[in-house]
Amino acid sequence: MLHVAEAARVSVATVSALINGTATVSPELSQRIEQAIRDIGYKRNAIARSLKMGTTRTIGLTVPHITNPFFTDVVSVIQQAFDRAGYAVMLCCTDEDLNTQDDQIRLLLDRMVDGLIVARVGDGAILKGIVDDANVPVVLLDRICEGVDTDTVVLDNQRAVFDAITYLINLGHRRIGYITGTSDISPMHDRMAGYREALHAAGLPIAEELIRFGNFHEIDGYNATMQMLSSHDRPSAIFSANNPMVIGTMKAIRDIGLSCPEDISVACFDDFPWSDVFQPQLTTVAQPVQAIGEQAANLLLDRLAGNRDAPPRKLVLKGRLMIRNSCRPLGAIAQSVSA
Amino acid sequence: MLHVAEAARVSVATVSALINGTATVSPELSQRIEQAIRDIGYKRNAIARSLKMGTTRTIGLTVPHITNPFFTDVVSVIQQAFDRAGYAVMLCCTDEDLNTQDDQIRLLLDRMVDGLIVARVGDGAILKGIVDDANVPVVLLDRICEGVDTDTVVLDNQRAVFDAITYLINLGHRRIGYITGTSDISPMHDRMAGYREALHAAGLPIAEELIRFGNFHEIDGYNATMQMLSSHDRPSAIFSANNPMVIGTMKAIRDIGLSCPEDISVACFDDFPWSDVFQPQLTTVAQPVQAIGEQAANLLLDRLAGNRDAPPRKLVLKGRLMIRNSCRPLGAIAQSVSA
DNA sequence: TGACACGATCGAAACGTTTAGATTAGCGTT
DNA sequence: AACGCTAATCTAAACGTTTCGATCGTGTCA
Repeated sequence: MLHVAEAARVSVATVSALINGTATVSPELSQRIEQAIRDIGYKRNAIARSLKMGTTRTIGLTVPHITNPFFTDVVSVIQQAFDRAGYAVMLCCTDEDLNTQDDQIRLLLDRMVDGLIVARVGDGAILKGIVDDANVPVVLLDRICEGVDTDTVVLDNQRAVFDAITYLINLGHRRIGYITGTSDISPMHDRMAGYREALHAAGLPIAEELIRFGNFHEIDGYNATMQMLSSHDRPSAIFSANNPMVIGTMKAIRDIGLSCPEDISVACFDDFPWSDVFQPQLTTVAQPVQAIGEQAANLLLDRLAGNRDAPPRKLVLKGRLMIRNSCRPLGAIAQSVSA
Repeated sequence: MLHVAEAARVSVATVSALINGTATVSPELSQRIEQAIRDIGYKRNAIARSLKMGTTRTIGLTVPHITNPFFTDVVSVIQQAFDRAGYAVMLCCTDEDLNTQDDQIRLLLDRMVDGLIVARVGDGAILKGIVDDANVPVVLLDRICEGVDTDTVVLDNQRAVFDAITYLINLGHRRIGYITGTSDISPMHDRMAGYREALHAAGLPIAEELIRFGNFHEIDGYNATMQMLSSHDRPSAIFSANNPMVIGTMKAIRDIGLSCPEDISVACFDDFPWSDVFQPQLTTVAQPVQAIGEQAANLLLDRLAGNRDAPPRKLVLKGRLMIRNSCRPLGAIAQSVSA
């Protein structure tokens, strides 16, 4: 900018005024300055600007795994929303690891992001500490966090799983396996509650051996399914609480020589784009990813626009059961259907 | 930092020296300073640091679509690599649009990213201009760019598709439909060349009505497939040059009442995680996403480490044909196989 | 004891902006 | 002709770091 000012024989203040339109500058000077900008190929240094202005027009976004299609979609939506608003997005993947998340958030905060959208991981205590002394707005995504009182957008996980399990029960299933991630994050906790609630509502017993905990990955779903299917009294249906783990479930079913839905019914949380082109077409709980991403972005953009003091807002969205052909009717129901 | 210095009754220079370890500071002062840092909860302002140091330890990454599983995986790998190296990643999606890409890259450059990894879009001329006057290292990913002489990592697309089409030919297919994106980007151009080369090598005619251009999206694959399958002399196999479009192909096959592989064989570019758990299990050309991402990251990290003057490096990786069950043998071959 | 080297610490400039406040010129009023 | 007002422009400080060179004790050696 100094060079531009010199070349145009004006002060840097005038150049700044012209670029930002913060003051009127005469036509002659405007022209001289614009010419100089072109000649020199000047580009404003956003870092210096950020330092002075105290805003970076950049937000931080952390998700556990970008390869999980749910997060892929949400990231995509959020990225687009902030792009439209002229913000850049710094993306971090925490790999479901508490320390990594810690580091990542500090990294983002160091870089003076204007705001943060976090799909948190693990225990909320550390996050609480970070959020409290970061003086930037934070939006929690997908996972609520006890004690952290800030804008949040989540799904009604319990209800969604309740609906899915009830659907299976109505098909005649009585022994329904349930594969979940560690329940230290709210979705897993709430989904499990939905499972228990549905069984309870139908007057069915809860068989603890049919509940398996994994670590969100394909291999965990695989192992859990293998164990369940090897037992003497195997379930007739399996519900997987996330998407990567259901892949493991399908592979286990295949490897053990069974088939879906003939031998075992399968449903899972999170829809994906291929659900209805390949066989079996998985019955899933679809999250409104578009809405989730947009709402999260809107909440943060609203704070960034200056609405700092409004009380924390909690948005709870509804999932949708996508019924396809991976679950088959059992027993009497099956007969009446096929009759 | 000023406050810390005052609280510890030292100069800011000493605080800086301690934090960065750039000079020895006595035990007493160290202790006083550390105490002050804790008391105040001081965090170094990376923006001010960047301004002074001329480096942001942030890189920019642009991809056409993050929801395309190929890019999802590559982004994930790159993100991890830079995370390990202490860099942040700013992610932009260009949506296969030239102007968007233009804006995004300027946005990133404005923010003084230390380097750029670009899976470019459209015509290379504008990109060339941007890259030339950005004085940061740029790595081109997935798509080469005529006239832009910089580090690049791409697939041997022509060879990969040649192998896939040759495989179909060996199965007995003679009329093989080909659905591609616009050929202004190198992968589409090269993959098409592989298609033509394979037919030519087998002495087969090239039927131009079997080559359809789309715009990379599912709907394009759907429309192209519909057109081909409605013709009086429909192909016995279809190859789709990217992943989203093959979904369209599968949907079209379903909607028109045919089935794969019984009525029509399908193969495509880009593998995805579910390929081998659902039916039909798609035969695909798998890109070595891990290697692609790591190599791109390494090329850029090497430049960032100071190796600025080395001549541009071009890495060409090999694809791998993943043969599954979505393509069936035809005619005499089928009979000899079933015999 | 004086000169000197060395280690620890500090002062101040610099990075490239923005902006409050000062200055200047031009012009209409009285 | 002196005055005040407005519009245009400029000067200089500030944002929070890093770092060069200066300063100041302290201990060593001749």
